[in-house]
Amino acid sequence: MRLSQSLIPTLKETPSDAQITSHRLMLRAGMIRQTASGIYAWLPTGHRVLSKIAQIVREEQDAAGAQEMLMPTIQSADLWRESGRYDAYGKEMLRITDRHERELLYGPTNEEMITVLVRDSIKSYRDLPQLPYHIQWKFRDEVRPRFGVLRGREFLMKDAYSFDVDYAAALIVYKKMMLAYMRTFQRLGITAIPMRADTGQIGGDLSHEFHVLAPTGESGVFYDAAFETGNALAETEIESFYEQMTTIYAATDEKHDTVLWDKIPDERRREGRGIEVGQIFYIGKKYSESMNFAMTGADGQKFFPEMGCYGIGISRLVGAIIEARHDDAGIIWPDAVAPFKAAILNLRQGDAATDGICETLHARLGADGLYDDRDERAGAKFADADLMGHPWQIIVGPRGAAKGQVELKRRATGERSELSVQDALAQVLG
RNA sequence: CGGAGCGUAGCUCAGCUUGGUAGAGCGCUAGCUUUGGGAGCUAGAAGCCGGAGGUUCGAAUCCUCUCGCUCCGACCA
Repeated sequence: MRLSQSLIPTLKETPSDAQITSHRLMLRAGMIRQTASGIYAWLPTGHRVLSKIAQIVREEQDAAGAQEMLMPTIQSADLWRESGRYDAYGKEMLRITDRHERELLYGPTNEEMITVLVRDSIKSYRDLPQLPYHIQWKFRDEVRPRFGVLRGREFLMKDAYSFDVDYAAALIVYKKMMLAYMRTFQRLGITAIPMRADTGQIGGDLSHEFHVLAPTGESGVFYDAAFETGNALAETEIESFYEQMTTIYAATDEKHDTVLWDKIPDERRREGRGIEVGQIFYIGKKYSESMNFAMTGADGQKFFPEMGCYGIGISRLVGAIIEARHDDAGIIWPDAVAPFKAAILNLRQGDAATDGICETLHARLGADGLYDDRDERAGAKFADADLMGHPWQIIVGPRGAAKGQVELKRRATGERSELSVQDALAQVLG
């Protein structure tokens, strides 16, 4: 993509309504624009990141055996009256009336809808287990939206729902999902820690929240340093993985247990802030019972399926990753989610040698390259590239161009090296 | 929902106390010079001062109402 023809409006100054780092950087890097309180438009680079995160989440969900589908954003109030949550949910739910005075709502979550869809679609306990998911926009009319996409009213979420014949089977899915989540966050280039959590509105009695460590996080977190090493992930046998994840201490301040905490050796105790990027719940029969999802089991007895639900805040992750990975100059994207692998910086626009090399690079990098072909000075290009946080910068200046050389800069480390065009491409693409 | 603020040019903001008809820096347009970390000079364009009422000879400025946004708290993927 050519920067001169892109809708990537970078800002030199910080818009006054952005207080926290990720929000400021997302606005300055031209990723998003606010269109109403807690509601954002995703401009091309922001949208690319969002899509890349969604794709990684999708791949890991699929690998865990979940099936992707898509439910609507608008739901009928009647659906929620069945579960009794229409009145219980309160003002956070955005209620809408259509032209026929029918009551609708913009879905804040999908337990009711999926329960009805599965209930009306499967015929026998032999059709269980089911594990559908979708990636869809949600709306929760937060009293106080803030922190940019970290607490918006409209947000993109992956939500999966499990239906099983009994508790044992439901628990296996719960464990699988925990593993899938840890793999997902690892692929996204961040450290997330599973912490025992309350179940809140959703209901049920077993739940973990996944927190990304960042100084600006909304929750206080306490954890054992063992989580920092990432060793647990090497363990892929599900039972021992789950055993490790749930025995090594980690809790948000709400669930903090000082007795257990005191048993951890001093040097392994870690206290910090976390951003919640996902949560998994075992919810049992709350919805299957309230929505009359009963089936006949192998023993001829009626039973209600055991459910679980599993969410990942995809739009929130964009902000969370930035909170965890930035410096004074801007964003430092993990390779896996960067909007572009590399920026091509033409330091002398209009110079035959630099133009030629840049065009070659641009052609070879394809969609992974952002060619800064603007008629700007070097300093402006460096500053914008650092701000946007591309993992690599290929700097093409007149001096090097004369020798057929370019400079390759790694954003995360600041390392630079002079290379031939081919070697630079090999490093970026390799 | 309680408390506190803010809406003036694309962005950051000054002007408001003490009413006299709109400013700066950056950005934008054109030209020249410059060219490896956000250049210099010259010339320009650009604002119904969030909206509606009111007071006044006269309102960005004072008063009332309203809409929007932000921050602190309670709540929360």
